[in-house]
Amino acid sequence: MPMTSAPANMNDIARLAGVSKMTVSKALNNQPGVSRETSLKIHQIAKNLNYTPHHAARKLAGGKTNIIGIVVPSMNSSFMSDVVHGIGVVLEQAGLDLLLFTDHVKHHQDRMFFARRGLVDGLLLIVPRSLERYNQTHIRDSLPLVVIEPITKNIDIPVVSSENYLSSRKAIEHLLELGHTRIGMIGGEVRVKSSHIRLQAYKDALKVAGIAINEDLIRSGDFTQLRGFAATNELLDLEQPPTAIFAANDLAAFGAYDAIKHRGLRIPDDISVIGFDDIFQASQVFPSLTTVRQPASEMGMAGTRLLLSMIQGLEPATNHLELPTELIVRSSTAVVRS
Amino acid sequence: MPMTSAPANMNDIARLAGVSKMTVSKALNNQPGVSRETSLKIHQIAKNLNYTPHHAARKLAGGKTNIIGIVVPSMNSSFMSDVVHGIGVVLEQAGLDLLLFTDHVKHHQDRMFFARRGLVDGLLLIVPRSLERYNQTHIRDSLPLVVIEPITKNIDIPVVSSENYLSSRKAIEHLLELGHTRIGMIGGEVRVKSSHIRLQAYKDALKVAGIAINEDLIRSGDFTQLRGFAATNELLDLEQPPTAIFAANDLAAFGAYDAIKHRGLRIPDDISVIGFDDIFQASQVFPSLTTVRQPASEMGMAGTRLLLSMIQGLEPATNHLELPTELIVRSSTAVVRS
DNA sequence: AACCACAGAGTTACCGGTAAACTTACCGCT
DNA sequence: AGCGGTAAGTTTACCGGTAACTCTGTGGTT
Repeated sequence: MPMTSAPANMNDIARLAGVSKMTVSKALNNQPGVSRETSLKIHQIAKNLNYTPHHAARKLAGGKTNIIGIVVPSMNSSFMSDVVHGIGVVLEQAGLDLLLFTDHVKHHQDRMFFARRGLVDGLLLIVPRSLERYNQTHIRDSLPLVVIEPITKNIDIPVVSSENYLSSRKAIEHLLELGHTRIGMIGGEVRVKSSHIRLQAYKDALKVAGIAINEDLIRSGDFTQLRGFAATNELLDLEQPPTAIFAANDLAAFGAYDAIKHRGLRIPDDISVIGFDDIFQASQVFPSLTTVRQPASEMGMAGTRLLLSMIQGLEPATNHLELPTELIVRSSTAVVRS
Repeated sequence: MPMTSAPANMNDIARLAGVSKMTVSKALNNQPGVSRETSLKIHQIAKNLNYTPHHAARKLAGGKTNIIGIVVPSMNSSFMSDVVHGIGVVLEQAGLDLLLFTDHVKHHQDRMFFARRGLVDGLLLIVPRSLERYNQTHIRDSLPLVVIEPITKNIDIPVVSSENYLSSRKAIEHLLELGHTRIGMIGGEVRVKSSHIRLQAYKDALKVAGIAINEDLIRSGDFTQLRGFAATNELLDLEQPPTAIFAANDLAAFGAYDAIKHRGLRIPDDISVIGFDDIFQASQVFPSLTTVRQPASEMGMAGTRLLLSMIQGLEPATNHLELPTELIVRSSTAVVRS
């Protein structure tokens, strides 16, 4: 119990155990070549000394760090946190640790990326703002990479994404089955590819049902609640307002809630609302939101498995994994009124 | 442009520049002892080679990693992401990088902590679930630590927290000034200390105003929107329902919104609502929420500054820093009706 | 002319691990 | 006896940097 405290290292253990440093290394890593007796003694001493391996040294010596890094653009989306959860599950099974880098420190993106060299065995990029600085051979060669839900798709890095088109069709078809024919649409951010896919699905579904596209019913959005509120007000101000609204994401759907309720209208009695994402709050609001569930957690899991296999030196099985989505019917949609 | 690609290291640069490795090190770190001419050449070569320093090696050699780690329990709270934002601002100024560890992988907490050794220069713990495993001399000695907004307060680690009592009083007093006398309260989670503080402030404010405490108006909560919804319904079902509601957090206030709007009542015309936290969504909902702003971002900044000074070997100036909060009046509160 | 200061550079050693090759000693076989 | 095989350990070298010291030549002093 001295007051000084350089953390114990393998040499300290070796000295106390009366063996070489290498034997300690083997014992603590449960490698063959050490007798059970010696191994036990070493483990005991390590425990007494509060020994903790020095990851920098381990990595430098050519070992794995047993840490994989994930890069998220920011932390305020529920989608992100679900993805991360899925990653955690797989890593835990594999006995690896997780390091999370945020990308939101704008001005030092390059430095931030390069900081990662030597710290992690692989990197998982989640909805990266820009892939250009990763999509270079000298980077891809030095570190296994996997991308989850990229905005653009023309890249050489293995990708995990989710199905957007079919599920958007299903959402609209759900409304059609309930008898709705005037269906409003609140779009997503134009720069994001999935926004266009969801809008296209909306149009196609109506076309197939023999309903003419009414451009007045299509409002631009930007994935925010505020814009969802405004867009819904625009829709409700139409001479023939819609009886149902499909929002390109749940947050915009909440904005629709605000606008609808504010006019004293009821969901779903007067207007049905349907979202996209199934963020946690979707089941918490009143009335609970019918929405398309993106398999965020599963995407994290799949991406992690892919990355782990790459770390082990395997060629990625697929270059693009697209996971299915699912329509979750809750209480915000109902048969069109009379 | 060869197809092989071990990343370049200092030896490669040294060879090409015709100098020693040490000179390269000095040049790239802008240390004295290198002529401007040589330095320029080295920087140029490094750039051509896409050289990136190996953090593990740097740390191992006794340098700083210039990375500080932060530990968050989970990522789904907006409060967290604001704190992290503040941290990022300070680190960017200081030229440091950020590593974010999540704690939500339950079973490997110890391993996860120890993984940090050798990776970061210091650690910022944000609203940690449990501090016991950090609050040990052999850990504190090996790594500078700062805690932001702990649940319990009996620890030896420097703490940054925010003011709860006075601001809660102010929130209630705001309602009193608007003429409200029947004020409902939706509490926070009982295990969290600040919940009790906010409730106590509620009681004290009423007492000072000469209003008797009506236990019917005090509903337990758990910081969720769902419980906020239920609690509000309980309040509205009273014979004498409140004309204003103080929720211990913004999410619960949103639950109150749901319940109030569902009954066809209007905010703030019929009922005023006031929250706590000022999460991002608070300004996005309709009507925008009057709430007590926790200086989440500032807490992150202050904690980071404290940590940086500790990393530089200084004794922490304070052992407990409490930052002020602020009442943000928006559109969800109004003069009591007639 | 001898000496010193100093900038620019090189040398050496080491951080804390790991891989790979190398000793032993002991075993069972032919 | 001699041989190969194997389990238990040790030795050596190295990962990619940095700190601390040493060396060298130049120019200014006295």
